[in-house]
Amino acid sequence: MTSRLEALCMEKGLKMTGQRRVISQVLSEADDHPDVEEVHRRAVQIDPRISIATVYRTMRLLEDAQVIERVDLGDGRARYEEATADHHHHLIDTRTGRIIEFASPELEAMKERIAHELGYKIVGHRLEIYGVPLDDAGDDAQDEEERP
Amino acid sequence: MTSRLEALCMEKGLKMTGQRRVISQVLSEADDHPDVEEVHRRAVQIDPRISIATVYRTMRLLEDAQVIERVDLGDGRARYEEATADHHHHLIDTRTGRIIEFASPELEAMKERIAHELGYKIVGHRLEIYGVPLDDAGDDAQDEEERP
DNA sequence: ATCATACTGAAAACCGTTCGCAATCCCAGA
DNA sequence: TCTGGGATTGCGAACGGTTTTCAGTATGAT
Ligand SMILES: [Mn+2]
Ligand SMILES: [Mn+2]
Ligand SMILES: [Zn+2]
Ligand SMILES: [Zn+2]
Repeated sequence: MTSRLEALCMEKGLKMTGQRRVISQVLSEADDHPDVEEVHRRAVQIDPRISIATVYRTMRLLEDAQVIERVDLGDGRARYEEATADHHHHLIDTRTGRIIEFASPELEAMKERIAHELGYKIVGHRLEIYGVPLDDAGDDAQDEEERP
Repeated sequence: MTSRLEALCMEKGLKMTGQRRVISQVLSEADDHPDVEEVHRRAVQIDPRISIATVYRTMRLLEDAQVIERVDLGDGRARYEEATADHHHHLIDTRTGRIIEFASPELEAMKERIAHELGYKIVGHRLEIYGVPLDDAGDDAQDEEERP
């Protein structure tokens, strides 16, 4: 079964190897923001003969082909998600690591206006918010159990 | 002559060694966003017996003491600036690497509102804009000379 | 089916950063 | 001022994520 990303890759004229097919499948099925090791872990479950080096190479290939997008969430490694038509940003729950996606046309417009006022045209931008749930925002301990 | 940052360090009760004094001076005099190697380069000019490891250690110390702030501008390394009362963000000129600082209370408020609507209290955030000057925004070649 | 070419796996290199350790320094107290 | 001992330093090794090298393999145009 040819995955969404695999189809995209073929459209772009990329040579389709077995490992690229598997990685495309993994990324098509992912609904989170896996890092390279995680993609490798999932890929190996489908076909054990995929090396981490190939995953790194393929991620870059797909990124350059605009099929996936690199996401920098502040931990040391690169995370990825399928490239979508609609631009969004991430709110990271620092307690759980949960990632919430959001989009804000007003915010985008404001950012555009700011750059323009400074005499610049935007070619890229990055925005992440780190937060804790409002409910238990009072206790700001760094390591604590959930209440029983 | 005791630098601004050196005074701050003493207030915080940090042991003041020769190399910490030099690094504090370098950072006090900097009006840009140097990375660790750059700080080391400048420090060595004042006192050649400062190792890069000590610069790394001292940057972390000063960061933990809230005397300086780490800035992530997207290139692989950590950059630093003196901690100031007024929060700001950076617009990076992708042509020249020039960094323009800006602040926007409206933008901050909007970001706060977004997080709140998602049920979160912000504990940190990151925003950088990458752009090119409006003047020569038309030609988007990656490597080109200034016009003569 | 053939063949040039692009791709792969494994290991080494890379790059920014941190760590382990023995030597040295700083400074509170005498 | 002199000291003792914990903190700090320099050096090199280790680290973690990523890229590269290279010899062998697979791909897809012919
Ligand atoms: Mn996302
Ligand atoms: Mn700044
Ligand atoms: Zn945006
Ligand atoms: Zn802000």
